[in-house]
Parts: sequence; structure tokens; C-alpha cells
Amino acid sequence: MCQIGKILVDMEKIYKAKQFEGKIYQKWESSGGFIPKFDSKKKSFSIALPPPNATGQLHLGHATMLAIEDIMVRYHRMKGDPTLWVPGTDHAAIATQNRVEKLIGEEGQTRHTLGRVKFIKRVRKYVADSQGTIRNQMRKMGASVDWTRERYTMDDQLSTAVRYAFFRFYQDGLIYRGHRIVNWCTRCQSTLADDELEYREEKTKFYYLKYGPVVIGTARPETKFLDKIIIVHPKDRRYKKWHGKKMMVPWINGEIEATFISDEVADMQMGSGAMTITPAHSFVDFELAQKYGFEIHQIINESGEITEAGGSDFKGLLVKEAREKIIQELTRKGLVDHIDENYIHNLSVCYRCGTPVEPLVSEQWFINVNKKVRGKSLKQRSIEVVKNGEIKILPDLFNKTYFHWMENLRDWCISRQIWWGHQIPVWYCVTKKKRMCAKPIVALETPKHCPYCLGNKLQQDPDTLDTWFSSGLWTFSTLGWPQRTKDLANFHPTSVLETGYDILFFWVARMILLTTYLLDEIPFKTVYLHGLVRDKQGLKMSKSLGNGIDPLDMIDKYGTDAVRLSLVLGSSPGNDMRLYEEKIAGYRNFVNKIWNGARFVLLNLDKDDFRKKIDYKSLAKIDQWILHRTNEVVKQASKGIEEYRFSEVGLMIYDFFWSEYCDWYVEMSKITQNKAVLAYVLKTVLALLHPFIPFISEKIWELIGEKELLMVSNWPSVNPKNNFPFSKREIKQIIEVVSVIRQSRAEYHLSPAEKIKVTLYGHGLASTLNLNLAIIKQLARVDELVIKEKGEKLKGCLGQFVGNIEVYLHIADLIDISKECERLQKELENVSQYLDRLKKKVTNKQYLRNAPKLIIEQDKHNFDESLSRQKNLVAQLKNLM
RNA sequence: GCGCGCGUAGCUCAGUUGGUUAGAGCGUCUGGUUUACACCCAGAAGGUCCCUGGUUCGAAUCCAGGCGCGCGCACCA
Repeated sequence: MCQIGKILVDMEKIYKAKQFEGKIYQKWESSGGFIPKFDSKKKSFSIALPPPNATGQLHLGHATMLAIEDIMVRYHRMKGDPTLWVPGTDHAAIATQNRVEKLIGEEGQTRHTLGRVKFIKRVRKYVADSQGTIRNQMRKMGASVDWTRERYTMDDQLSTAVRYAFFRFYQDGLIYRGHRIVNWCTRCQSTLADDELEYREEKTKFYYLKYGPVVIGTARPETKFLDKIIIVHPKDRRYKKWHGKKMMVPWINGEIEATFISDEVADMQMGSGAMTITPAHSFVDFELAQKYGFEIHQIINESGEITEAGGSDFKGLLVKEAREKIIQELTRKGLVDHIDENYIHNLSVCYRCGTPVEPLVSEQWFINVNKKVRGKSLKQRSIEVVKNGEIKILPDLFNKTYFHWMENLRDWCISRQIWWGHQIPVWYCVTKKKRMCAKPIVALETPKHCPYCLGNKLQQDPDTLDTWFSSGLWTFSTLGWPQRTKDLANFHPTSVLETGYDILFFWVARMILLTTYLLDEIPFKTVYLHGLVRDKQGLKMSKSLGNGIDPLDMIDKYGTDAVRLSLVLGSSPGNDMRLYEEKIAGYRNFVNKIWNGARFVLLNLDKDDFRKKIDYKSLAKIDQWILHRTNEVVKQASKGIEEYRFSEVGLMIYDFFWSEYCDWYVEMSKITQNKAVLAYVLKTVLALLHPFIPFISEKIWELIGEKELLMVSNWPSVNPKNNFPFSKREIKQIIEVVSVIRQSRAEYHLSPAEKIKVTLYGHGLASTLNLNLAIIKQLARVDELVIKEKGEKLKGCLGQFVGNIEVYLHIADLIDISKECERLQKELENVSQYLDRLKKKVTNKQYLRNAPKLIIEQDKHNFDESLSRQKNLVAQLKNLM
């Protein structure tokens, strides 16, 4: 009878995640298990956590990242590899500054009324709060990060790394200052990198304006005050006579001197084929102006207002106001040819605040990506390490995107006109005694004197660095660089960089760019990119749509383990995934199933049974079968995790535990029980599942009386003693026999209470069937089971076949003959078709020559089996009629 | 415009280099209380793997074209 273990007292029927998770995390953390143990014999494994912005809280994207990284980290830790996962946060320059500006805005302040010092103080407080929230959330997610090594991009040591990096690049001539056209956000009052733009499709008016002898088209007449150059294609016959000519043309503020230039950038097909250029406010025009040495006039200033270039009537007007006024003026002068009201164009907007971006010329700091130093440019180094396979990007289709982006990369503007961030380590001498003092002073430490005139009036460049400049150093700045630390030697390059594909360019590419130069090594060996989490309809989750799911709510409701599974299982790298509550609830059910599987085992076993060795002399077939299957699962799980196929591995273990261990082995073990095997398989599955669902696996581990934490226990290994391929095949047949009987029972609506008689002809398997007689009886609800090696076809019975085994249900009075005939006919047809197909294959010489041996063997086996099945069906039909 | 991805059961999606008669979860339907679990158990229905053609002994998988959807980059005269 069932023996109630003492353990059961703690196990309710339903697993309540909330009760355990907090305590379990504390146990892990205080055990020191998150801190790597050095072992020179083993290969180390390290991940630098992509630092979340310290601007609030974590969302589902972060949760996905934490779940996937934790799987890898826990797997390697269990394997005994020295494993390090460095956590931290990013100061997220523009994003954070905007948040705080909004906050103080509600108090009626601006950063200017507050002043730089007070504002920064305010931001620091905001960041500290946010970091607290993030730490808490990471613990909730179960992330096994090494908290003793937590870093923040604005830490002193990391700031030193930033200065050091800047200094090195400057010394090597890769950082320069120059007047260049940049993307300018008039709201943030700062430059933006090319990839910090987003695009919004917008309907606008498109104006065709008469400019001297040509008609030019523009969506932005407000930039055109001083357009003096008309570009036409050299081959354009219409304008040949004008090449190089100058002429006076009536324009917004009176006449203007225009010059015709021919260049191939002009598209003859487009509009009139002629265009004027605005060098200060268009990237293409700027390049043209540089090529020809045209004058560059700023028309729009940093606040989005018209400058003096617009004349007294327009100066100070905002872009939008100016546009209308200009068109009025031009209409009055009869210079508007026509207006297209429905022009659709892509408006570039700031990725942080959505304000339209103005391209304008400004003096900024840049990283030169094309200049060759030590034989190669930054660009070349970055492309090379991916091309030669030093860095692998998963899924590999992102390789192409990466190369395309790298190859087209322009110099990277790294200065930002905001206050929050690493202030640029450059000083200017304001004493200005000598001419030399005009040169910027770039230094590691804040200089006290001007090195040229020894004057002590120095002013630091007010700008700050692009946030990606500091996060680009993340894999090694967190390990102590520029000092040569033990961590740096042990854990760099990091093993894997796991992040969303949406920051491939922002961050991943920049890390490669900076690291390959500064360290002359790669930042990471593998890049694993996960997809975006979307809602059930496939829409991006956003505040404005109100379709966002807060991971904390879900954890509260379903438990962390269930949330982790729902983010990892059923999705593949690089592909977006959809998340909705039913999905999480489904995985919660699985977690509960594990709880109850364990509950059953604990009900039947004493704690000592969990530590008993398997007695290989007394194994039943079912024990051999489940041990064999466990071996297979262990093997595939390890291989799968090594190959980053987390979803597949998780689903496989899920299936094994539920559909094989619980549905069959546990049920069978109610008849004949091998405690050691029952315990061994449960323990193995718990260990395999630990990286995926750390909390419940650890909890059960504790309940079965293990002293050591599962987190630091050994990863299961394949045991050669557990290989029983024959038993696997035999038990498969038993399972099928049971299934066939169950199907028939269901079909004839036999309630479980109704007992029946069954006769089996084993045809070689009678002894195996006999060994499992009790099991078959119980699982198929058979009252009387007769097993023979072979015998006459039984009349008046429902006959079925499992391989060669004949299965007869003695339910003569219930059988619906015509229905049964129909079923058999249908099946016969099916098998015959299948046989035809196989026959064609097996007799095909090409096939026999080309197909792998294994496949041919399988097909031949199937052929034989189907042939006997066909024979049996025919006999059965005859028997019925 | 250039590049990339997706299209598999009612829904959400897996499907490793081509190889059993294509899978899972949810939902639907029929039954159910058995040494854990109704967040459960047993069983069932449900598919032109978007279409057309090709390569191959063999295609959901590879190639070409088409249709539908999405994304990235560029352009924005």
C-alpha cells in the first residue's frame, strides 16, 4: 500500500511558486554559487549581461534575455566550467536625460533653470532608484549573476576606461574634431548617430518652384534661401547650354546669383532634371559642396529656427512657420509652379523623443572608421573577424545585415550636447597667450595647466560622449580594463553575447569596432540574437497601445519558471515571438505537473531511496526502457544546449517528462516499482530542467533531501550501463498494445469500470508480454488477459494488430460489423498505398545506391511490417464476414 | 530602389545538413476519478506544409517565378 512519506507534509497539490522563489534565490545568492570558481583545467564560460538602461524597469525583452542567458550560465556552471555572468546597468545618456527632464518639467523646471550640477545630481538619484528596481527584477527572474562584480557604465573605473579609450583613439589619430553635417534633434538639443534615427512615413506637400530657367522640387522650401547652385546631369541635353553659366534669378528675398554645375548625381528622369543644393542641411548636398568647395550657409539653427540667412522677414521663425510664409511670398511673386498635395516621404525622427531631425553642420567629435592604423581601418578589422569566423552570429542570416551595415558605415559622431554622460576628456586653454593654445588638450587625468602656455584657465569640452561609446567597451571595461586584471585574463573574450537583434548595430557592431582595436581581440565568440516579444496579434508591445505585459505581473500570477518557459520554448533565434497569458498558463501547468510527478515519487519513496544505487541485476523491462530513454534525453539535451537550440531542448525534456515518464513509466510503476530507477530518472530530469526552470527544480531537489544545491550539482552524463535498445523496442510495443485496446474501448464507449477479456498472440513477443501482463491489464483496464505465442484467428472478437502482435477484444455482442468492416477497409487502403510507395522506393536502383544505409534499413523494415499488417488486415476482414 | 525574413491544424508556433504515413500547446468534441496532478487522465476530429514549375530515388525543407504579409537599409529633387 502507499506509504506516506514525511516529505509530503510540505507538498500541497498545487505548486505555489510565490511561496518558494524568494527564499530559493536568497539561498543561491548567499551560497556564493554565482561567483565563479577558478579551475585551470576547465574552459571558462562568461557572459557580459547587456546592461539595461537605468531608466525605470525591465520589460519582456529583458526577461527573455535573462532567461536565455541564465540557461547557458547554469548549464556551464553545472558542468563545472568556471562561469561568470557580469551584471550591470547603462547610464543611457539621452534616454535618461529625457526622462529626468520630463520629471522636472512637471515641477516647472528645465535643466537650464536647474543648472548642470544640480541637474546631474537629480539624474543620479533617479538612476539609483532605477538600479534598485532592476536588481530586484533580475532576482525575481532568477538570474544567477555574480552580484559582487556588478558594474555601471558611470562607475569610476569604467569612466577611466572610457577616458583611456578616447585617449588611445585620439593619439592614434582615429578621433578627430571637425565641422561636419550631423543629425540634430532640436528637442534634445543634441546630435544623433545615423542609426539613432527612426523613420515615420508622412504625407506632406511637395512644392515645384520656378528657379530661373528651371523648375525645382522640394518638400522643404524653408532651407532654400541661399540655394545658389543648380545641378544638372552632364548628359542632359536640355541644359547643355547652361553648363558653368551664372545668372541672376528672382528668389525669396529678391534676386540671387545662381550657377549651373553638371554632375551625375542629378537624375534626368526626376522632375525637371535640375536641382538646387542646400549643403548645410542635406547629407548628399554637403558632400557635393565639399567636392566642389561651395559655400556652406547655415539656414536653420540648433533650435529649429531660421537664421539670419533668411533675412529680417524670416529670422527667428520656426521651420513650419517659415515654410508657409515662404510659399506665400513665392506665390505672390508667381514662382510657384504647382504643388503636389499628397507627397509621401520618410521623415527622420529622433529615436528617443520622436522629434523630426534636422541635418545641419556643426563642430563635433568623430571616430574615423576608414583611416588605416597598423595596416587596417576599424571597419576592416570589424568585418574581418566575422568573415573569418572568429565571431559567429546566430542566426547566421544576420551576417549579411552586419556586413552591409559595416561596409556603408560613415565616420561615427560621438559627441552629444547633453549633460548626462561621460564628459569628453578634452580641455581648451582659455588663457590664449600663444597660438599653440588653440589646440585641444586631450588627457587621461584632468589637467591642471595648459601644456603650451602653462596657464591655468582650462575649460573642459561641455559635450558628453555617445552612450554607445561606453557600452561598446562593456565586455572588458567590466573586467577591470585598462588594468591587466585576473578577470580579464580569465574571462575575455567573453563566450556569448546574447541580445535582441534590434541593437545589432547600436551596440554589437560598435563593441566589435572598439574592442578589436583597443584590445586587438574579439569581445565575444558567439552572438546570439533573440527576437522581439510581441502581443498575440503580432503587434509590438507599447505603452500607447496598452498591450504591454509586465513580466512582474506574470511572475506574480504564474511564477517565474512558467514565465521563463513561455519566453524560451516555441521560439527560435532571430524570430519574433508572441506572448499571451494562455501560453504562460500552459507552462504553469507543466511546472505543476513536475511538482505532482515529484509528489508521487515522494509519496512512494523514503528519502534514503533517492541515494540508493540502481541494482542492475533486478531491472524490469520498463526500468531498462526508461533508463535507455533517459540516456538519450541527456545526450540530446547537452548537445542541444551547446548548439544554442534551447527551445528544442526544453520541449524535448517537457515531452519526455510528461508523455513518457509520467504518462507511462509512473503509471507502470504503480504495478511493479523500482524505487532506485524512479528516483534516478526524476533526479536526472530535475537537473536537465534546472537551467530552464531553476526554482521548482531546486525546491524539489531540496525536498528529496539533497544536501548540495542543484545549481552547483553535476550536469547529468550519459551512463553506458543504461543502454537497453531492445527493451526500448519491446516496451514501445507494449505501449502500443495498451493504446490499441484503449482506442477500441473508447470507440465502443466502454466505461473504465467495464472490464473486458483480451487475448494476445505475441508472435515472438509472448514472453515479453507475459512479463508485463499485470501492467497491460491495469493500464488497458483488462479483466482477463490471455497471452499466447500464436493461435487461430478468433471469431466474434474485435481484432487489431500491433506490429506482429494480434490483439483480440472479446466484445462480440458490442461489435458493429459493418462499422468494423469499414474501418478495416479504410486501413487496408491506407496500408496498401503506403506499401506501393515503399515498393517503388525499395526497388529503385538509384535509391538503393544513393540513400543512406540507415534509411534503407528503416524503409525495408517498414515494408516488411506493412506487408504483414496488410496480410493481417485481409485475414481479419475475412474473419469478420 | 536595394537587401532580408515569413506564409505548416481554428489560434500561437516547432520542424538540425533533403529521408518513417508532418508535430506540440491552446481551442473543439467524446468519455472519465485510477497510489501524484481537473493546472489532471483516456480517446477523437482537424493539414493541398501559400500557388506554379524545376532539381532529386525522395521536397514542408533546395532552386526559379508568382501571390500575400512583415522588417532593415537607402532615397527623401
